[in-house]
Amino acid sequence: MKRILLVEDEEHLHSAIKLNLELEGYHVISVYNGKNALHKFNESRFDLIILDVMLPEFNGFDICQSIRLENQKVPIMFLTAKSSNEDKIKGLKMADDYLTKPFNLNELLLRVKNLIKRNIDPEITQTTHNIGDVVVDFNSFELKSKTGNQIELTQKQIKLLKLFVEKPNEVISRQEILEKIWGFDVYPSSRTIDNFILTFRKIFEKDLPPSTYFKSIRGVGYKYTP
Amino acid sequence: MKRILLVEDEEHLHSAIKLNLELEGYHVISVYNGKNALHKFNESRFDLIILDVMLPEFNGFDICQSIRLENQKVPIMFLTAKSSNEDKIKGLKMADDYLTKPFNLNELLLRVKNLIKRNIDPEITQTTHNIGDVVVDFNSFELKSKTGNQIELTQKQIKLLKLFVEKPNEVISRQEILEKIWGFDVYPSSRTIDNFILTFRKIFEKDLPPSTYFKSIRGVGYKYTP
DNA sequence: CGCTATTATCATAATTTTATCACCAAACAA
DNA sequence: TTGTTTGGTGATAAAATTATGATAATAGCG
Repeated sequence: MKRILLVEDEEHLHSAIKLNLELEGYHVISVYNGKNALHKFNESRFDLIILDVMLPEFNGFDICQSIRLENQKVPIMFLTAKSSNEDKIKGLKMADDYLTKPFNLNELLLRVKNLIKRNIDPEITQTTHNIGDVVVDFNSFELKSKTGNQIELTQKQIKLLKLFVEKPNEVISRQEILEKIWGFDVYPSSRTIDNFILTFRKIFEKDLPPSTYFKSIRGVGYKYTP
Repeated sequence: MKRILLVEDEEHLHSAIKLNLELEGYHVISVYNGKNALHKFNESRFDLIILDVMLPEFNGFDICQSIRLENQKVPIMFLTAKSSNEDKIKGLKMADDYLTKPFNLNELLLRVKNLIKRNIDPEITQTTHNIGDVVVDFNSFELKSKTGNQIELTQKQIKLLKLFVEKPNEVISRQEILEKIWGFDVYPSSRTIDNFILTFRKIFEKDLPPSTYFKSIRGVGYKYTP
């Protein structure tokens, strides 16, 4: 049975969607805010995630990004009240489908069906990235340098690195880092981030001028410049 | 070796079934949609066809009908998410067996065995893999070392080992291990996995530095490095 | 040019996760 | 039935990660 994670805070709509999906034979796991969405996502596997963009506290895009750091494949569908083109494009970039409220329930069901079916192709994603002459392999959590050196990264290191690599030349705030890597509830002190950056610099900027790849933006966060 | 055509579009399920069937000594030919199923069927002979009813494009019933036009004998087993009585009747009419998801993997294996009426195939295929100087034979569940020692592995051990061997240098999460080896519903405690790894290490890393082949990735899972 | 707020760096503590072992229970075999 | 094997659990030790706090360095600002 296909498992769908439904993240929608509006009760009426939520129950309507849920009912319809269940009638189609899906197993629906209900969640009403972003925080719980991430919890559920981490503890279980899903065939599809339906995500309302306008959620209390954290918006759907953030949730989506956080999910994508761990899993590139699971199909995600956005629901939204707004239909601004900007949002639509942003949404479609991150997700696999996008529906604007109010929508026809049959359309939703059809799209769900398609999305779940589409997930069949076991595509091989590009899982490496070069920083200087170091190759980062996000699959094996390994770094390989030209000199043959090989280092293993930890889970948090890999996640953080992925976050930067996915948004080159873009300032990522400390707040965002904490939310995306550490989750939306329990943060460590902001000093912790420094330590991670420190590690990255030691690895990637060994014989280079400081802050070549990881530039600190005072009062905001960091920026990765390939 | 008995040949099974597996037509299932959901990747997770597909690989789980495939792994288990292969460990039982079957040769599994993978197909993810109806079109390719028919192609494969036409160009080769099979001892069993496992067919998901809900496929993209053409549904399982259609495929089945098409196959039956050519071959009345080959056993066909349906997998389905829906369990409506109507479908069940329709399915059982056309096929030789019918399983409703989620099902127990052991049940699947048993039914497959019955359908094929397997007379143990004496033909030993080249399904071995070397780890250090130990030869793993996935067919006979046996390990042979240079020194002539010979150990038998259990089913779970072989399954897990195969999972690792199939994805070398890739971090496999505990979650994934549990799903693939223990099934999708009933998990044992996470400590159980440790024990299996422990066994592997005792066998394969006897006179080597620890974690040579089986490396733990803290907070995630394990990685096999040949 | 000092003052302040922020970041860099390091050592160390705290926490979480894994390794290992002993033992139990269910399945299996005799 | 009884003994044996396999797989699973829980306790504790060990290890690794990551968080913290202290201090030094630096940037920005008036």
